[in-house]
Amino acid sequence: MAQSDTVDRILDAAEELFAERGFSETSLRMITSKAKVNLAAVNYHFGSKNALIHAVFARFLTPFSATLEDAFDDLEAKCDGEPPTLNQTLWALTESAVRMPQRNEKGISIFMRLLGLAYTQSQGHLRKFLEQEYSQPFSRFMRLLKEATPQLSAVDRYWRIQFMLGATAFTMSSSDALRDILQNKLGVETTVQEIAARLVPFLAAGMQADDAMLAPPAHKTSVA
Amino acid sequence: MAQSDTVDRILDAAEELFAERGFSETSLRMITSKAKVNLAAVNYHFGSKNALIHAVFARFLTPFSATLEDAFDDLEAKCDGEPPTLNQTLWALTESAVRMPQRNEKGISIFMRLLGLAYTQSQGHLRKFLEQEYSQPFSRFMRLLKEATPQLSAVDRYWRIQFMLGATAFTMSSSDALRDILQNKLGVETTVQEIAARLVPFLAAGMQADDAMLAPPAHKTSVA
DNA sequence: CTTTCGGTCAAACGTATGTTTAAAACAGAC
DNA sequence: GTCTGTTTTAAACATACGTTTGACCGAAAG
Repeated sequence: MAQSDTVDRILDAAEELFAERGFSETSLRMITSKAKVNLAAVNYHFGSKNALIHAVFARFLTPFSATLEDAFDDLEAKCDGEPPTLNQTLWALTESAVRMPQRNEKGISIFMRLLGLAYTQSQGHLRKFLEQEYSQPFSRFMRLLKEATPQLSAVDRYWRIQFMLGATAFTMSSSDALRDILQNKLGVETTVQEIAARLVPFLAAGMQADDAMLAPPAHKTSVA
Repeated sequence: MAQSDTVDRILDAAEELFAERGFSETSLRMITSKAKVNLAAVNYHFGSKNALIHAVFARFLTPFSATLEDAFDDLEAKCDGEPPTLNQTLWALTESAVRMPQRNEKGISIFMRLLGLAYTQSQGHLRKFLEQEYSQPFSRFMRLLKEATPQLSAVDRYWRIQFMLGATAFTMSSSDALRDILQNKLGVETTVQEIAARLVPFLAAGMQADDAMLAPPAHKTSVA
């Protein structure tokens, strides 16, 4: 709300509207009227709506992936050869996210919601863009996860990573709504940091679940 | 693809298209042309696009919630006063889902994907519809979860349920793609049942994660 | 002062959407 | 065969969308 540059005003408005309504459900006219700029400004400055979506992601994902690489560097340096633990790896990720300089108090939850939407809304162009631009920190994270869970078979690890991804993306993509529900039902206020603090141990425990629990309860022979 | 009744053909086409493209991104013209039906048929038989979305959900959610209630009845009868365990409750749910008579082999994953979309795409009308129509089995499931995890605070339980929901909806909703990736990377075939068999222990472990893990690793003062 | 050029603006373009209309086709009852 | 109510059809409707256009503005450069 501070700078009056057209490009930033568009990005701010688009970011917020995308986060609360999704991409297809947000029109350029909503964005430009919220940003108080002319409709044509989006196509003039960005070229197309899809390019605007990419720009919204790039604006926070580029500094974030740099921060994340630094955090991984620190972590690996600290561990000095030993692979970092699962908890350390997950915390490096969430702390990098939380530490990001935010334009406003909603910064983090918008950030998270957008990431969730990126996975969820099947926008082919977005997925391709993200894969091309940010493959490096992603594969590094995957490698750390692998080294932190050597006891898991490749298949087990694969699925459990998907479960983690799902719990995270899903929760974060509706974190605002979920916070509101909790506020109404139990009268509890929650910050994104607190959600993350609850999520990480859940993920870590699931990731390290004992294989003994893998069998379903007996019911093949007789069902009561 | 068997019955030639207009209503069912529309529902089949809509279900499939919604699952793979989302609601806003699927037009009535796509649906009617896939169903080989006149465009006006949707508004004639259902009244509106939103009502069609509701009908798609009702078609599998109504029998499913009946099956689920039966499974819960059996479970509670078997436990005879004692509250069912977390594992039993989760298995009752997944087995009810797997047992559902499906129109085709993709039935379950379409089912899951739609549920994920219902939560994710901010379609207010859908959320309201689902809450009104299927509140009973939902609250019963919640009650069972509560009784199976008495050690959790209400807030902890709330968030962990969201995490479970996310891991499930996300994984199942893209189970086709995930199965293909696994097939290409590791040469492993997987069924939806096997995914469920891996998911349930992950969820149970996360749900019962020790609160001692709740604190982030020490890093304020000195880092080990 | 004139030119130039990046930026803004109102207006229009073409297309796609959900919905409605009114006529036609159909099926069963009398 | 005729009538009656339901279903299907092609066409149109009104609206919204992303994008493009061409005139206009304001300041820096000549």
